[in-house]
Amino acid sequence: MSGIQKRATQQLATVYKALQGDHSHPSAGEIYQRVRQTLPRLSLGTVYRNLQRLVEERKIRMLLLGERVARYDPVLAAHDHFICQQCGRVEDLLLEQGHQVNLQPLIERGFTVLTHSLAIHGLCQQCGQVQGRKNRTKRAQGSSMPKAGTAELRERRKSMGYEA
Amino acid sequence: MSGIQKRATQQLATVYKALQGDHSHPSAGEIYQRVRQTLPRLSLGTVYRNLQRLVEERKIRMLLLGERVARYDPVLAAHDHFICQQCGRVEDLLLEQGHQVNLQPLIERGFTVLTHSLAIHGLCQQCGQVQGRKNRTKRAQGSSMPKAGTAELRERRKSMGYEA
DNA sequence: CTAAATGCAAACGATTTGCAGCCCC
DNA sequence: GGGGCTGCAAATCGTTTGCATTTAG
Repeated sequence: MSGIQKRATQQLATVYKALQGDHSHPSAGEIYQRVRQTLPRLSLGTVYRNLQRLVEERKIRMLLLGERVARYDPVLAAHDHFICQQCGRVEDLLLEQGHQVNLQPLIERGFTVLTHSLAIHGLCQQCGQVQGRKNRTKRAQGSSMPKAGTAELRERRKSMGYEA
Repeated sequence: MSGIQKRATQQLATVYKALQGDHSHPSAGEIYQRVRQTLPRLSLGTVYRNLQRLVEERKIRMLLLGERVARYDPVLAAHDHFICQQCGRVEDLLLEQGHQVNLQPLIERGFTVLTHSLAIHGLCQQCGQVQGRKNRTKRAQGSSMPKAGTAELRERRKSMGYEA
């Protein structure tokens, strides 16, 4: 009748602790490198298994912010994220004043809303400045017009918007 | 001086056409299966390369909605998405009435905002009904308490919230 | 003691890339 | 006819999994 026994291992506790107070939204690999300094024999697979377990137990959250990698966040309170496309940094956003997502109409249409995530992509303060300097001297890259071709090819180019 | 020549190939046009008017948000693999019926010799790599190119040319959009796979969307106008955790279906949302994301404070703080995506996860109308029926008869899975242990282990269990 | 959790390495799925040949311009 | 694009296959990357062994309870 009773469910399976959950055990508190050294590895689990260390992974959990590594995330506490960390606002850098590390990936599994980054957490692995960090925890390895305390437990050199720890394996990456175990890090993944423990992260998964902590997520299931609602002790941490997994973030998928339009990147390939999953990031992990010890902050359980609702908040959004800004992802810098240049340096990859992820910053917490507390946009409570602006983005009240009105989910009522959705719910009334019969949807069950469990979670929602808002990811804002762009350039952070530092990267934005650098990028701005570059753009000031950047040139547009023109591409020459083709010589035409068979009716079929012309048609294809037209359908792609490459020809009028 | 002029940039590299862009060519309109049969493969590119077919991939593009396959997405037109499609609101199912297919993945690269799904597009591959579809286009294969017209061009049996087409390779998956080419599908990826052409999708990438179409995204760069702003002819389609790539969606990363908190899943592992990228989805592709021919709709360029701003809109959000609902992802059903049960059946995986992705539906377009036009929440214009509710979710004015106020990006002004961010911009004033020096961030450069390029894009933002709002993904709402839950159960669609159909899956929500089925799930609801199941939940009505579901039981909570209790897990028995352990027998205690050394001071160190007790401490570890306490830090994980498994013990008082 | 016994079953859950680990370490290790192999397997996985989505995506990318190197290269020889093909075909658009 | 030259270079961009293709098909093919091998490589990459993050993540998962199978299995023998260790360890928590």
